[in-house]
Amino acid sequence: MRIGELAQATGTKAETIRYYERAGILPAADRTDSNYRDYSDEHLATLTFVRRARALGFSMAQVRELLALSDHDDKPCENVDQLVRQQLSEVDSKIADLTALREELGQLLQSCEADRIGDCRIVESLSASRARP
Amino acid sequence: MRIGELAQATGTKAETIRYYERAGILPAADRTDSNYRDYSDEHLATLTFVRRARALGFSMAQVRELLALSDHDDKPCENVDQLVRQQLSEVDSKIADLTALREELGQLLQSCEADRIGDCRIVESLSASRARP
DNA sequence: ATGCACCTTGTAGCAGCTACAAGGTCAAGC
DNA sequence: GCTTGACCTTGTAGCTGCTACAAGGTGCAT
Ligand SMILES: [Zn+2]
Ligand SMILES: [Zn+2]
Ligand SMILES: [Zn+2]
Ligand SMILES: [Zn+2]
Repeated sequence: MRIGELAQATGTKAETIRYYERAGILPAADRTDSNYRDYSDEHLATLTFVRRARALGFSMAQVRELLALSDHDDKPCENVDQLVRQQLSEVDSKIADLTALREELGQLLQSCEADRIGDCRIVESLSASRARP
Repeated sequence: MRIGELAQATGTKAETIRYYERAGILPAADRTDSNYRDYSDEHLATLTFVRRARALGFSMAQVRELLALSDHDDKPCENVDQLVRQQLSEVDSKIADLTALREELGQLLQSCEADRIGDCRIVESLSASRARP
């Protein structure tokens, strides 16, 4: 299949696919006589894997690791599980950060009882550190 | 004060401060005879504002808006509040996304009962779409 | 023959820094 | 007086994960 079909099949832009090749995430495809990339079903499977892993928040580096691991059917899957656990804990900590942020933003919003910027507690709170009366 | 002191005082790297100047976030400082940047207390206040806003997740563009707004004491603070509300809702939607991710990763983790990668459901689930028996 | 959709490469851009390199300045210590 | 070292200056390039061109080649229908 050509790059456009693969793109369609995986919901990826052709430019992104070429980028993955450059980045060493997706192996280079064969070429037709007219130098078009010619992808196999295996490429399709790999790209699907990549997209799914990316959608789950794995970094390119992690995806590379996952791909390398998934090539070794006979090895223990401990390392795979480990990567997933790691990603899970990163997501957890991002959620925690954002939740704290959310809290602060909420308090900011509530703090405004003024009508003009000169009296606005929001602006005040942004300028100074959070010490408030 | 020189850039190093300002950096220290605000927990910002000197290189970042220069970047903010280039990016039009922080006004250019005066220069000493030897061409060193010489910052005022107002710069300190502005940079504090900027860092706080950035820490709250506002983009550079939003910070620029906030700075512009905070310059106009007499204008209504509605626009400030609006920016905060917008940021709050962006944070909310990121939290929602990450929570969904977290859920999927958790299920992935639970799905593994194998010892070797060839049988690992995690690898399987990453490859195919989520249709599972 | 002409149009059009597709493909190719290469390059540059986005955010928000960070990390050099190559050099100038200033105070302290000997 | 001179060196050492901490600071400062500019400029440029790198990071992540794409995305968007531009300039040209190919394949097929009309
Ligand atoms: Zn208000
Ligand atoms: Zn207000
Ligand atoms: Zn396992
Ligand atoms: Zn497993």
